[in-house]
Amino acid sequence: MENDVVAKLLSELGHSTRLSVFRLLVKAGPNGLPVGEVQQRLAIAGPTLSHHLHRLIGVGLVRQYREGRTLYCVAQLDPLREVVGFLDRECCTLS
Amino acid sequence: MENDVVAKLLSELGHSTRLSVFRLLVKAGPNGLPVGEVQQRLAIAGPTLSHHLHRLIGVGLVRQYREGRTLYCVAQLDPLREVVGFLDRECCTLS
DNA sequence: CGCATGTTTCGATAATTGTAGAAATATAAA
DNA sequence: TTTATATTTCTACAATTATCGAAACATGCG
Repeated sequence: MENDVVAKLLSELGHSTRLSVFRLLVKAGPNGLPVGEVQQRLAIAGPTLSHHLHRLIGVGLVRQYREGRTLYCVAQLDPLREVVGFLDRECCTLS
Repeated sequence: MENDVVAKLLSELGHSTRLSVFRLLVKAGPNGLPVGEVQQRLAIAGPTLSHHLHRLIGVGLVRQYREGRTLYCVAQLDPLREVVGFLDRECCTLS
């Protein structure tokens, strides 16, 4: 794993609103949640949520799918699993 | 663990220079490295490194001790271990 | 079509962050 | 005590980020 890639993912997840969004989506399971429901549950303004969602999407932590007018968001675990594994291996034991 | 505490640590580690510094210190082991050596190895300007070191210190990821004129930096693993454990438990399996 | 709902883009603003030169501080050595 | 070395603080500036109202876009319904 590239240092910069790891840093980038950590910085995207390292924002309290984005971390809350991601955790909510993890809890929501494989179907995810509509944007509007995330917005309501976390009490964030629409444009603000949209901004954060796109940053999470940008590093592959979230995917979206549409059903009618409703856009669902689903947490993607693989990128975070890789980073957590990396940190565990490289940063959790002093050499 | 508080959401905000986790987010804060992730954001501090989520910067490529700081991540490099931390990884270097992890590799350096329990004695750590002098600030000057970190600076040289990563080719960073003094004030810039000092800034980043203090941010790492601020979230408990680094500690320093002095020996004569030389200030050593040592990686502190516990906070990261906690966060990695948290992420592993809360964010690596869809409910 | 015209309207309602869900979400995004635009645009502006405030706040935070990263960077590094110059000057200051700390410690030790000559 | 002068000088050298190690590091930080001060300061300023550029860049990025977070926020959200208003307007626009997307989709489906009557």
